[in-house]
Amino acid sequence: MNDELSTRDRLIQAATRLFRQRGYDGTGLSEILAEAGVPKGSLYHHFPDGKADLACAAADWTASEIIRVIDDSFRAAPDWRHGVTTFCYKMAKLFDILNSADACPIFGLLFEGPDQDRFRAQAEQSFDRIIAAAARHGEALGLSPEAAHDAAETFIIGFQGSWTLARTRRKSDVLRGLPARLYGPA
Amino acid sequence: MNDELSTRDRLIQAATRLFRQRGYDGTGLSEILAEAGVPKGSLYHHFPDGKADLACAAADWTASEIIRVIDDSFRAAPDWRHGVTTFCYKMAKLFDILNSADACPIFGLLFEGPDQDRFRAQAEQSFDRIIAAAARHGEALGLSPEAAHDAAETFIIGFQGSWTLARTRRKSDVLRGLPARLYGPA
DNA sequence: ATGCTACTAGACCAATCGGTCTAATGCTGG
DNA sequence: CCAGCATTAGACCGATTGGTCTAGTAGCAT
Repeated sequence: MNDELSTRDRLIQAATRLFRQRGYDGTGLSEILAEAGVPKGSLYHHFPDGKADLACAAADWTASEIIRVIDDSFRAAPDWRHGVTTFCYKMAKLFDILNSADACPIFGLLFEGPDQDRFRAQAEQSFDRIIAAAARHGEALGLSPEAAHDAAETFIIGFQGSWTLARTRRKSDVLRGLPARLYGPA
Repeated sequence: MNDELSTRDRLIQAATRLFRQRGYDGTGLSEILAEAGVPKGSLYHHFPDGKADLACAAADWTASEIIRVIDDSFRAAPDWRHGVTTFCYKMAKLFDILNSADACPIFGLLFEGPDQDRFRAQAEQSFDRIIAAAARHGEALGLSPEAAHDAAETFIIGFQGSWTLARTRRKSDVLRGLPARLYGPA
């Protein structure tokens, strides 16, 4: 499917997709290998610590993707609410493309796994990178640094909860309704 | 530890605790059995479909516990915000008792697992039961049915996101700060 | 006591798990 | 052409997985 990607990238993307669908422990190494079309030896060459290494790489890659969507959403936004709303709509579209059953791309793959603290630290870092990216746009739109950080944190919290509810109900509306929930009717 | 509990209840509670810590796929049947002090035969007697049955029972039990906390929190509350705030403080305390690493008691154990749709349906039902319980208190405090349902949904969404952030940071403050985040400074 | 049901007990199973290891195969600079 | 490194390839490993099955025990009704 993605012949031009490097072996390493094919592994990361296959792992990301499968972890999101079935979780860390629910995904077998053999599934990842099959989906990526890569033999076992290559995995341990690129990721010496095996599955755990791969999961951290996948989490990092995912965070970067999310930040890209955030930046896209705020590029032409006249104010905070517009940026946030665009982001919600983009993510709702993604939600519908994935079959509405996957975990939140942001945090779905970040927990679980035997090496608790490594994953927790990875999650914290990814979380903070995402919040910082959103806060930066808040500042650019005139908010004070503290207000921007707070707004970003509140929004990401709401987004995380909304994705969960959207998933149980299989309805992306919950995501699109988040701005109204947080900031009142448009 | 809990000698007076029935075999069935000991299984449910051991499973709840372990699923919350390590997730569904991350928890082995043998761990649950050891923690509950129950042989394998008993499990399949009480839960013919095995692990999946047990997980659904655990989810159901957890939802009931959460509703109990909600009812407690609103018992003496003069208004919505007070009830919600009490709930957040109670849950923050629980968060500190668990070693701040567990998944949200409400939704941590509801996803993942091979039988996707069964678990999803179970999650949806639990989610709605919890929201309905909160909404009932909103109505009792004078909100219209629609307003109460909406307030409850918004709050649970925020709570779910807050627990996730609290977990990555290992700081229960995030939970206690939720009312201010949603409704402004006290 | 007897027969019946509810439950406990754990040996046993095939399948799969994550991980290691050796051999072969490019690919590169000399 | 060859030496040497990076990478691929997959056979193989012990451990553990969820699940089945048979045997035994406890408690109750008759």
